[in-house]
Amino acid sequence: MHMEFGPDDTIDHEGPLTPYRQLAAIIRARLERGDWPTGRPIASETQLTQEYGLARTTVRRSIKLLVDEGVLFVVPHRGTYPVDSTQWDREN
Amino acid sequence: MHMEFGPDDTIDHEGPLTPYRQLAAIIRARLERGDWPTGRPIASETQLTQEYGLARTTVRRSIKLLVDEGVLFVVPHRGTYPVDSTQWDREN
DNA sequence: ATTAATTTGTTCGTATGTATC
DNA sequence: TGATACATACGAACAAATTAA
Repeated sequence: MHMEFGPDDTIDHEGPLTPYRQLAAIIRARLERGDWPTGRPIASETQLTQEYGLARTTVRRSIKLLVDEGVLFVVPHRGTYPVDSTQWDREN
Repeated sequence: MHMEFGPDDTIDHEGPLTPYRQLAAIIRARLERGDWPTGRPIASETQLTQEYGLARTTVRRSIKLLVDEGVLFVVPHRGTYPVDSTQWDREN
């Protein structure tokens, strides 16, 4: 029997990993899984808030982590988008 | 009837064993007894402090002992957790 | 042009637990 | 023992820009 190692789809509030890091791992996994195609926003902060039962402040911390990693970029009042590694031109 | 030989659940301040070693033995016993499942924090330092009538410093000394033994690991701002011997992957 | 809904930005306050002195 | 700092999480409120009806 082999258990897959990877982020679950629920947050463990008791575990050693902080919730915002867990969510970051989940988002990373969902990006790689192809849940959110390039050029389109990922789920909004509010949606993630509801989906994973977290405070928005916590969700934003996760997003900031991934932005700093270069995985996501945020467009104010528009949405949060996956960084397209194959697209190195972002003038517009 | 058989009485188990092992650490009591109270601290003997007069005996030959130092309190922090007694507490370490107690925690070891409680871990083996299954009081604190893997993935969940054991009692906080404050709780242990109150529960066994010890100073915070003493409790921390016990925990450090068990951390050095590889029995526990401490996650800053989250808690102290039992080491899961069956889980040798802790990158994420 | 107006309005309402959506989305990110910002800032409080409260709580818990550890780190350090 | 006590005091202070730090990291994290939750909740709530409001601002500001965007978008769609």
